Amino acid sequence: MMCLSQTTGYAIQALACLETAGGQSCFIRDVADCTGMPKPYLARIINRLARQGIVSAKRGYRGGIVLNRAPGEICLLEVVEAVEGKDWIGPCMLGIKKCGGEFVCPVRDFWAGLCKQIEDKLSSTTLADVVSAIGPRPPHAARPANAHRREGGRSNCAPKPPKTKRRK
Amino acid sequence: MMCLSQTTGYAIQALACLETAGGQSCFIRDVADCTGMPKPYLARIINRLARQGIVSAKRGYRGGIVLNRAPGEICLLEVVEAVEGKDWIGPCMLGIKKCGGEFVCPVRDFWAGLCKQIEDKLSSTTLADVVSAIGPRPPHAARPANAHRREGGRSNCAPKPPKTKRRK
DNA sequence: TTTTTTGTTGACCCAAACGTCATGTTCTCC
DNA sequence: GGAGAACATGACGTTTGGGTCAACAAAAAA
Repeated sequence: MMCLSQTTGYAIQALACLETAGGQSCFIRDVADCTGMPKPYLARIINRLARQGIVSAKRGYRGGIVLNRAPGEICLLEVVEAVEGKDWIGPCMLGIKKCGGEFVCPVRDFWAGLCKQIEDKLSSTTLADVVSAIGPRPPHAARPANAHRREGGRSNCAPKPPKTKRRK
Repeated sequence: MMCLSQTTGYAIQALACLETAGGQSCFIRDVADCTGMPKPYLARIINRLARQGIVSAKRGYRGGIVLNRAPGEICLLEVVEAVEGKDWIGPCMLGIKKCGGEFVCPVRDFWAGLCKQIEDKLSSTTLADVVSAIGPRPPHAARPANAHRREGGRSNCAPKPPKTKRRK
């Protein structure tokens, strides 16, 4: 299949889910529930994004994942490269390894043009665009920064409140 | 890697190799030698092309592979589809499976435009273009149709003469 | 008819992508 | 400090693309 891997798709969806939380920290568990991806696998993907500095992960009680920058400052190109590696776009569209050496395929220039377009597009598209492309979503209100427990109007991806035994 | 599979690359190179034989039948062995691909694997790929009616294979002594049509009549799109299947181009560039349903990625229209371009290009590019793109090649003369044994100026991919003990 | 030469096909092997599980590590709260 | 809560990670399982091998089937020569 000529497209990016499902893993990249997971990464982008997860980041979009983080964004709908409005800058608040989310749990991997909740992102997985919200998007339907397998949680253990998602954890590994998030981990890759954390190593590349796209998100920050905090362990422990009330830990979670946060976007490191504003959604409008994170372009899809860096997400793709974080997940797929630097050379994620094939040098020859037709899958010919020696293309450019002893063999030159007839669509080489055509492909080079497309690659340019694709990279430009991914550079100019940010996470903010991802969320706005989704369009009107199920009711979701960004939480104020200090709200650690809230009852309604949460993001799909917002963390469930920790099970604190409140003493009365 | 965002490109077609290596198997498709093999198929195209093999067909190009067949074309340089000038409509003559070639052995899988010779195509493999000429292009450097693994022979048993090439045999399977050729077999797929034969089932799709792109080439004809003949078994037995002085058998071999022939293009079913003129190289200018075989477009790359049908080769790609023969090898990769009908849905070789991903519906979502970003690898998001549910894109188009509950989720819509921000490059969906962009990708649709690219797909159109790619399909048009592959429809209008033929095997003849593949060979002419390779450019000036090592000395190669097409053999007349009745020449079953020849000594020099053969195609890289032309069959070696069968080991007949010629009686003098 | 037998032999030789070719393509065909089922079985198997390997590595990478995708996915799961259990355990370890580092947090915060009590 | 102890107990949970959360992410991190090594080990493992599954699927698929790429590749190999050997037995087989067909076709022509001898």
